Amino acid sequence: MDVSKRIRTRFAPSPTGFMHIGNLRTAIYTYIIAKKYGGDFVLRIEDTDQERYVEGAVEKIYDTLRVCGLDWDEGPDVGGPVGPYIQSERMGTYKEYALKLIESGHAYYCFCTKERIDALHKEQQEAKVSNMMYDRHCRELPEDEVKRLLDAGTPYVIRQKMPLEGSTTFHDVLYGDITVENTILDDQVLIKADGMPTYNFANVIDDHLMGITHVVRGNEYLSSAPKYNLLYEAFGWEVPQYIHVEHIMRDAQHKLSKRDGDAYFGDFVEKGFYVPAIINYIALLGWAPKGENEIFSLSELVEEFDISGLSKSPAVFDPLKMKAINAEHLRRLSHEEFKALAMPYIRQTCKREDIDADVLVKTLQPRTELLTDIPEKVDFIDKMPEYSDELYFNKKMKTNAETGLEALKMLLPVLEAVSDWNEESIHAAAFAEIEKQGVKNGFMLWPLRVALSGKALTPGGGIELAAVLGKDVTIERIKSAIAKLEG
RNA sequence: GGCCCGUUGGUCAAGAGGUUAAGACGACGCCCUUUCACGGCGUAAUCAUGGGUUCAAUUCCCGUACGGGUCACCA
Repeated sequence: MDVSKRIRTRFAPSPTGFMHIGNLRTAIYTYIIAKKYGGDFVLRIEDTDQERYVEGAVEKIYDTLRVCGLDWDEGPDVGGPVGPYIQSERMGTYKEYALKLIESGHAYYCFCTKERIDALHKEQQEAKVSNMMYDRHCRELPEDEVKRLLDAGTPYVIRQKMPLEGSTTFHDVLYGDITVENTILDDQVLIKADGMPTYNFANVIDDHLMGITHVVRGNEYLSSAPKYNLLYEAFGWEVPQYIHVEHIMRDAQHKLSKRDGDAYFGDFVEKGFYVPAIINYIALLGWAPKGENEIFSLSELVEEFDISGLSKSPAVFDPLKMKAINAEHLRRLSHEEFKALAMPYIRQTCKREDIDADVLVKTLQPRTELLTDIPEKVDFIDKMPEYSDELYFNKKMKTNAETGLEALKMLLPVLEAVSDWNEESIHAAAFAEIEKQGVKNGFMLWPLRVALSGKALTPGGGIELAAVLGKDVTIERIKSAIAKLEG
C-alpha cells in the first residue's frame, strides 16, 4: 500500500436505516488506516437516492460512529475544506463533470424511456442473454438529433461510453491487478433522469474532489471498479488505492442480514455487548493481528493494524466468540468502570439499597459475559425464589439436606455474633467455626449459599452473598432455611 | 448463464517451496476450587480436488468442484 503522501480516507454511508455490522467494520478499517498513518478520516453522506432516504438515518450514523469513537475529521456537521459533505448538496458539481465527459466523448445523452429499458431487460431475460446490458441505442445519436430532443425538453440520462474493445486493469491493494474485457462493461448511467448522479459516478467525483487517497469498501464493488478506472482515466485523474474487504457471513452461504436479528450495531448494544468489544470482534472478522493477542481497544487496533492481515475470503460471524471477547473486555475493566456499566443492569431486578454493591460487583465481574446476563443473576437478592431441598445435595462436598440443616444451625449463632458485618469478618467467623467443628469448607459454605440464594448458580459463594445481603437479611434467610428443612 | 473473487480444524485464522502446520473461540478431559465462573494443564480436530513444475508442494501453475460477488435511472 502506498502511504507516501498524506492519507485521506472516507466512510460514505447512505442514510437508508440502521448501521449494518459489515458497514461498521468498513468504517473501522477506514478510520484505522487514516489514523495509523496520521491522515484524515472523512465522513460523507451519500443520499442520492431520494426514494430510499430514511428520516433520522443520518443522525443514526453520527450516533453510532461517535459511540464507537470513530471520530471524523471532516464531515457534514463538523465541516472541512472540501465540503459540502452531503451529496445532495453537491448537485451542480456532478452535472458539470458529466457534461465534460460528453464533450470529451466519454459519455452521451440517452433518451430511452424507462419503458424501453424495461422491455429490453425482459427481452434479454427471455433470450437468456448471458451478459445483460443496455443496447447502446442512443450512443451514436447524431448531434442535431440530440440537440432537438434536448430543446424539446425530452427527459434524459447521461451514460458512460465504454470502450468497445480492449481491456481494463485496476489495482486492489489486497487482490492485486484485476483485468476485465471492456466488452462486458455496461454503458452505465452517470446522471439519472432526476438530475441526481448515480452512486458510482458521485463516488468518483467526490473521492477525487475530496482528495481521497485510499478507498476501503465492500467486496460488492469489486466488479464495478473497472468502470471507475475508466472514469478516472477519462478525467485524467489519479486513481485512489482500493481495498476491497470481504463480507461478513451468517454461515457459508448467507450474508449477515437483518433477518438474523443481529446484523445491526444497535442489536448488539441491546443484547448487552460492550461497545469496545463489539469493535474488537468485528475488526477481527476478516483481519488477523500479527501477534497472538487479540484483545484490543480502538487505539490499540490503530497501533496493531496492518493491511496484510486482511482476508480475501468471507468470514462467518461467530456469536460465541464475540461473547468471549466481550467477557474478556469486561474482565479487564477497573472495578469502578465495571460498576458503572453493571449497576443499571443490577437495578433491573435488584432494587434494594442496603446491599454491599461493591462485593456484588466484584463477584459479578469475572462471571459476566453479557451485561444483560446480570439481572437474572441477582434477582434472588430482593426476593428468595422457591427452591427444592435438592439444592443442598452436592456429591463432591458430600452435603445434602440433613447436613445442610446441621451446618446452618452451627453457622447461625456464629454469624449472629458478627458485629462488624463485612466480607472479611464473615469469612473469619465462618472459617473459625469450620475449623472448630473440623468439617470441610464445603460442608458449611455450600448450604449457606443455598440458604441465601435458593439458586444453583450464583455470583460468588456463601460468604460473598452474606456480605452482599447484609446481616439482617442473612440471619433471616438462614432462619427460614432452617425452618424449611425442619418443616 | 457471462465476468470477477475466494477455498488451512466446527468458527476466526497464522504460516512458509522442506515446520511437530501457530494461536483464539467452541468441544472434551483433568487439576484447582466455598457452586457456576475464573485460572492452570491436556486431548481431539484443518491444508476442497485432479494434474503438472520441482529433489521436495498445503505453499507456484492449470483444470475441476464448491462457495461468494456482480450483471439497476440502489447504494
